[in-house]
Amino acid sequence: MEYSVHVRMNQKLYLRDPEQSELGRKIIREGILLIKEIGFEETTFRKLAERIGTKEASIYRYFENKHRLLIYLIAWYWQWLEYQVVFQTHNLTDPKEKLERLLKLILLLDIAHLATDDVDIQSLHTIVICEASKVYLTHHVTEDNRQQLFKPYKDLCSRIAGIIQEYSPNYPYARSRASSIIETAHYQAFFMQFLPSLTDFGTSRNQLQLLEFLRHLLFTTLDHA
Amino acid sequence: MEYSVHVRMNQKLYLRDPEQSELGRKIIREGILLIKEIGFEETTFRKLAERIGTKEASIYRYFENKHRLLIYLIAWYWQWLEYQVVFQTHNLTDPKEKLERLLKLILLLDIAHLATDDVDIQSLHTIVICEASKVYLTHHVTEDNRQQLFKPYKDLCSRIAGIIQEYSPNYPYARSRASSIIETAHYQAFFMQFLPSLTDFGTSRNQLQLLEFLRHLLFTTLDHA
DNA sequence: ACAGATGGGATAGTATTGCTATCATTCGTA
DNA sequence: TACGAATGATAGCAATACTATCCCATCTGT
Repeated sequence: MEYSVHVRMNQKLYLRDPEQSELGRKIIREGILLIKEIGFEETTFRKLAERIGTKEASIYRYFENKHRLLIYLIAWYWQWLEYQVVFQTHNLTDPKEKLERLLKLILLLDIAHLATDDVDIQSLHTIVICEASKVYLTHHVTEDNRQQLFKPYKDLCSRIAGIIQEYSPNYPYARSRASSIIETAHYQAFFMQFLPSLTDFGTSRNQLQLLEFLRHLLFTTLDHA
Repeated sequence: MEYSVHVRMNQKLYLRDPEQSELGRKIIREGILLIKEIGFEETTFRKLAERIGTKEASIYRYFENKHRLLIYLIAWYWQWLEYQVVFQTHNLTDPKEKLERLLKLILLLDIAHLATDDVDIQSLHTIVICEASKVYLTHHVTEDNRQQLFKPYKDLCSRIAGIIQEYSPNYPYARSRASSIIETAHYQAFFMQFLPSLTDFGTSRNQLQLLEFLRHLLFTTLDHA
């Protein structure tokens, strides 16, 4: 059965809602592909406009600047992921099972069946791994945070922290553990691909070793609170 | 007793060795302060030159571009840190003690007594927390890696992995554990300061809670290999 | 004391980026 | 058919990220 999720985004993330027009959707769709292909720093609205067959100025009508576009894409991903977590765990009673499911979701394993209208989730996941931290590693974090731009990430982490609490009520670092498990998953995936000597995983796409590492990491810490 | 460490840098990290001239040392010293104050993206060689009282073109004689300057600074930090790890653990026999010492070093705790000629270590540590990942999160990681630009980081991680192996010979993920502990320490420190709801630590500079978290994380995983 | 190398100041200039403004055109809906 | 919203087309500007050139001071070895 195929179904697609509509993610409703915070209005501060854009100037004009990109989901409401063909051009907007193209900006998202092609933006993801362009950033994936040439990287965020090399991406410019000029290049994106050419690729789409529109003008720079038109893109500026949707997003203040390319940093805001990145924030939008990453926020979209977190919202999508949180939805998946909720959906895929809500009928599970065993918190351990929930955490197992969660780890696979974070690594985007076994999701071939998940459809989303416009967005290429695999590509977006790649972007999240390579670019997501740039979203908050800026000198205006505090201001962006005040505007709630990171709310989707925080919501996801709270959700995960909740499951952690459920599994191990005495563990005192549920929130740090939640943010850590996501971040660890992502840069270990990055290292595995680009700086493999910083990991214990073959260069091959063996995500299962990474999964095993994360599983051990998560459960040993929670089982000995 | 005060002593200062001279860190010998890989020649590929610069065009002209900044340690060999007054201007070069100023670039490093003031570069650290400028990046700390206004952030890496807002930093330009123009601004740095004005601050130093020199010309943009003169700085370009030392570093190809500001990204290379950042790589240099971060690499310097990793080399300095590895030296400290070696120095502060070489006379310890208990691997557990070594790991304890290591955690404190990573968080830059209890190092008031450490002198370094030119470099403001506290400021550099701040930069490492806020900017270090930008060094490898680029589209030219692979090329930079080929040029050995990340060697200091890799060396440090190997060193740490060695201690981990010593402490827990059966743990199968020493290298991933080494890179993880550093990265986790840093972005948890970042979150603590800027996005505290992603952590379990008060906004206050309570590095000790973070230390406690990392300690638990590290030892429970290694004690149950 | 002199030739040559080296480091750095001064000035200029170029391509690209990031962003804004204006006006015309298209197109769906009232 | 007239409206308003969305987009296209074009222009322009300030800042950034370099590169090039030339000159001058200093230091070095003979």
